[in-house]
Amino acid sequence: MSKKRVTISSIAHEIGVSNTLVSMVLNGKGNANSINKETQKRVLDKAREMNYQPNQVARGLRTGTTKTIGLIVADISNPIYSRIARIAEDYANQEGYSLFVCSSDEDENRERKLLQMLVDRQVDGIILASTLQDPDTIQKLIDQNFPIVLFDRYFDDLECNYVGVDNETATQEAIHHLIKMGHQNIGFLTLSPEHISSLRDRKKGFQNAMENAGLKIVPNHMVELGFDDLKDKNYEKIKDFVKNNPDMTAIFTTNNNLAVGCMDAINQLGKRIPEDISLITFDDVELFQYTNPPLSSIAQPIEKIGEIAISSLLQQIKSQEIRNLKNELSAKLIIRKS
Amino acid sequence: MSKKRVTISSIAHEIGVSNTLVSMVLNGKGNANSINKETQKRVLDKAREMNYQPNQVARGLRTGTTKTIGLIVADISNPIYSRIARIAEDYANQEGYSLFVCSSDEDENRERKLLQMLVDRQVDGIILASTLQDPDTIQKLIDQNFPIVLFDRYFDDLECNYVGVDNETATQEAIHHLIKMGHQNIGFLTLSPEHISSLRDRKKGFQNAMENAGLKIVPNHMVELGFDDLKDKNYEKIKDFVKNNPDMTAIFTTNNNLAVGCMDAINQLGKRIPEDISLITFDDVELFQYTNPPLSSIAQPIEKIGEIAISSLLQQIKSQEIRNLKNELSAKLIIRKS
DNA sequence: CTGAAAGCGCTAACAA
DNA sequence: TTGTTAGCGCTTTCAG
Repeated sequence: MSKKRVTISSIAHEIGVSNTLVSMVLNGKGNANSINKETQKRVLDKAREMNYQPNQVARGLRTGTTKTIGLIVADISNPIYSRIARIAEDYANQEGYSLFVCSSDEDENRERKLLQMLVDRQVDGIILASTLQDPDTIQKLIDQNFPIVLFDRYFDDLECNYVGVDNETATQEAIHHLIKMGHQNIGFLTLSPEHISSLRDRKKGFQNAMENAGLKIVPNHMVELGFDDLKDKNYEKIKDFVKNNPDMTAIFTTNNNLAVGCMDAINQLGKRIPEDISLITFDDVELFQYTNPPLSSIAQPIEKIGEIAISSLLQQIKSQEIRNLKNELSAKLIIRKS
Repeated sequence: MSKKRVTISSIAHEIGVSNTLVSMVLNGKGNANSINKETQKRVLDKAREMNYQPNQVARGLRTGTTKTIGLIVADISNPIYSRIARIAEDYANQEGYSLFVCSSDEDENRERKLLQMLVDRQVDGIILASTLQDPDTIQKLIDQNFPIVLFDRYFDDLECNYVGVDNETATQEAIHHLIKMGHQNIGFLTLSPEHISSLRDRKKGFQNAMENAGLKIVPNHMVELGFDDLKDKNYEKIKDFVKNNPDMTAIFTTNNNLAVGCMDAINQLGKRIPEDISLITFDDVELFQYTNPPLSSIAQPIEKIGEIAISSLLQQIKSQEIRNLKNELSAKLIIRKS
């Protein structure tokens, strides 16, 4: 940076007033501090002339508020999360906030580091889909009155704003639909860390639905993959799952990545959807309506979730008061051809 | 924030040394400044004990470097961009940098504001897929020696690092493939602002290929939609395009969003891909291999692009020297069933 | 080996 | 109506 940035004091210097005055005027507190209209105009004009742009870092240090927000998700390249990010960004921007976007990669340690990093960067608040087993780190932040809102995943004994979807009911509904269609041997494919609330609730939904229908769950039909098992688009384990359970006539997957893996595996095994195996998945991705066949799925109201997350965070930031609101929205079962 | 953060001076105070000393030790400059091993240990221990975490904002103000990077794309929820973001994030993190992620929404004014915002936030550098017509704003940054790297879209007379793909050749290849398959009436569906280099080059590729094959381009077969025309997944204009040109037997679209719109429109018109109309698109999205039929596409080496973008930026940041490197990678034509 | 002092750019009390 | 002063937390000369 060769050219020096213009600062408040360069303006003050130019027109021979104090930094304070310039600062006040520039922050619209001119009238409140009864500063001469004339002087105000001089300041404003000069600022424009010199193309003054406030240094947000300095301001942040002084005021303790940086107008930044941290967003932590498992993976920003997952469309579900990137859509949330976009919504959050738009809302945040409107209020002058910018977003640090972080991917935890479903790694507890990485998440903890990210959390710390964001705090060190003095973000004003954090939006978080946590992969943590023990929310101790989050608890500490809350104890310090740090604005934070969870989405997608909550913790049972954590008093923290949360927005998400009724995973249990939605899954139950989907399984119910499958049963109504005549399926009895329904596979359930999920991801492992059992402590992730959304995954846990989806599992409950599956179990409930089966139980309610008087159907026995065969253990082999429930499989939990580790997040790592999906790395590099390696779907071998899913293929084994499908191959080893030829009696399954339907599979429910708990997220979009699993659904893709499942489609791939089923295709590779030369089976057909839905003739041989039906497939319904949690999470809807735009392209699911164009797959072969179009995939039935449970769509979360992403826009709504993003909107509530950011607005409840902003509210916390402004009011300094933490509430314990659990926003549970309902998801929508979209039946297509799978 | 009820509990006060522990600062350097609280540590200094606790063990009765100066802030300077603490700062030096904590920054690993203890030995360089020949500070007593003993004292160093005391500082380190106390810092750990008090769980000291440096305030990055204060540091940023003092040093003028914030260890943050800005990423501006058209839309972070576009998988192409979110994948780039993820790569950039991973690399940046490794070096202690965090990412501000911004969507310009293909709006010039918004991009300019974003640029200014990032500068005000004192980011150390910017990665940018610009939607600007006139790169004046970028030029100014470069003049100030501000680290910046463009990707996906370059400007002819702007000395700036850039990484992207050979759009012209790649498109030419794709069109050539179509021609080889017997297509003569090939439609070309693109997005309007002509000044976006990638779009412009893809158009050139199309024109070249047609010309080389001695094929006449019928004007009606080339359509440019505004970015706004794709808002809300409204594909009416694409439908009209397809309907009004029944002689077209193939369509090339210049990005993934257009391809989706095209698939939708063709489906809605009751036509079949590829029997009635073939479809090839620039940009490959994971799910294109599962659509009906699997979509042929031109895949950019996203990982490579992200990697080069971030590493060349980091290099600029470190060396303070701007080069004018145009990294033109080659894209890969993936023929599937469309 | 260690510390004092200055200052990054800004804002908030408090004076005048 | 305006200015002085102090300080956010950190790093960096420079002086002991």
